[in-house]
Amino acid sequence: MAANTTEMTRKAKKTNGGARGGPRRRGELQDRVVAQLRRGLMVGAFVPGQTISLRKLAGHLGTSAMPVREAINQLTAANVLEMLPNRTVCVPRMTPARFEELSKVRQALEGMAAEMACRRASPQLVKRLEKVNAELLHAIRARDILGCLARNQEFHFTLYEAADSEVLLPLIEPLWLQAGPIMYFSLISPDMPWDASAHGDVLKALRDHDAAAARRAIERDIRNTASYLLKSSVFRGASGPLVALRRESDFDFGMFG
Amino acid sequence: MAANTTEMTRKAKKTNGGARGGPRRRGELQDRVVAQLRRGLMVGAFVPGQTISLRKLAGHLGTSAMPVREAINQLTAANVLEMLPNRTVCVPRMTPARFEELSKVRQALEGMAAEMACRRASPQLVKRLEKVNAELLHAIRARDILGCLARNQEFHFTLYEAADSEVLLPLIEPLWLQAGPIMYFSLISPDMPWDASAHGDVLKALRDHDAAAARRAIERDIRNTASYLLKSSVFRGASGPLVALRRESDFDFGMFG
DNA sequence: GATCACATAATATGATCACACTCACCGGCG
DNA sequence: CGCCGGTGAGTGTGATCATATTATGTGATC
Repeated sequence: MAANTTEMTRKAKKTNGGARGGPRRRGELQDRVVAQLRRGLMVGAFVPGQTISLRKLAGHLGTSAMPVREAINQLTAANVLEMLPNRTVCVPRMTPARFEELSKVRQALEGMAAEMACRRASPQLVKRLEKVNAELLHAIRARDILGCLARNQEFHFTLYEAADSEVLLPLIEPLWLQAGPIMYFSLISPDMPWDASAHGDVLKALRDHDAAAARRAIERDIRNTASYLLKSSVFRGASGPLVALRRESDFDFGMFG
Repeated sequence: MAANTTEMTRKAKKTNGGARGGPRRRGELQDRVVAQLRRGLMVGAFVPGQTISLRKLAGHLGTSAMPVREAINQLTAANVLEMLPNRTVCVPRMTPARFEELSKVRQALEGMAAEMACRRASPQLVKRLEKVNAELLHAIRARDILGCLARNQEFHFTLYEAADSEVLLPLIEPLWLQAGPIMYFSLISPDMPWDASAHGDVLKALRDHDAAAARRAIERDIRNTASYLLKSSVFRGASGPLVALRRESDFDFGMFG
């Protein structure tokens, strides 16, 4: 699927501009690059500490350097990517201390979002969440790592979107992206005791319209997985062996080298 | 080293590049533009709802459109500026509901930062905070609006920086920038009952090494000013009359038109 | 054989250009 | 008089070019 457009860009004159694939909508490329980067971070295509080159990435993505620049700028401003003093960007290394802070902030923010969502909760929302949670449990039983990640994310964010807050959601999303790579690498460990019981508590709180309980359940969910990750070996080993475990072929993200 | 100086000037009009003001450090212009925009937002040079044009701003700032683009992109990614569906950016309008959410989030995050800072607090920190607070009180007595804003910001951020968190600070800063314009316009009201008593409680908690009390004090400080602002007339009137009250000449920010 | 200087390659940054789209103003037609 | 279509300026986006800076590799020197 990765279109190899290197041939076409050779001598496309300078008058062309961007008519390569027909007319574009405004900001399409930039948003597409951001989406690909986000997905790549969530899915473990990037290794913590890895530096990201503008031109190389642009070449892999088949675009000019311009959209990549703006996408990387956005992610850097959101603290998803880090800018070294050399002005080169890299995906941040996660230390235990930082991860613990991240979890505490997530508990506060996502707990607040859960509380607000519970107040606005509709039966349809509960039904959707039950469906997603069932899929999550199925993915856990099937040992489907990516399915777990995707369903878990879907569960949390459909809940948070129900809070309908223009302040909270934009704050929560980057936090997930910061934790994304670590989450992926952690799930590789064969004895991942994913604990989805907190999700059940969330659903119960929503049905009872008990906002405080919803907050506590979300906080417990975050705290559980965080404490497991801190006890696991994710932070002990260097990122070396983890690289080998990437399954690039599953997603068209071999490009991020 | 002196390789191809033979074809130095291709066409006199595009060879200039950026040598206008002599050599620059890397990323200097971009950071400078970001700093100017931040300061402008804090200081009331922008009116909520005002749209921002890339080329105009670049022209006023004396630079190319490039650094302005990246600066605006950063601020947009941090939710400090808003991007309309037309892909034009504007400084967000603040509604009471949004401001209330903002204050609740600020209470949670800044309370957490105060708690962490209290645990790491040193006598030097307390001393510096006392000095800043004294200056703040002086500015209040002198009815120095900008002095109040600057000192208050300095008080809070020297405290939060003491928390030494790479997670919290980047989250807190944009929240202040979001509230920045409203804060400025609110202080214009002649009967601003600025309540710095919470700052005293913060200092006392720091001296007592009582982290929980520090958190409560900061939360109270935010809650107080928020409830006052919500009761004031800032949100009632349209932004029309507020524009006239800008004192552009005080800062070299008449450029932001 | 190790270290340092220098040349080469690669990088991010800034400037400029070309294009598609948006919006406001205006003249015509209903 | 009111709606409608054109037309122009203005906008953000993407591509390309130029430049300074940084990283890297290779050579000579000690």
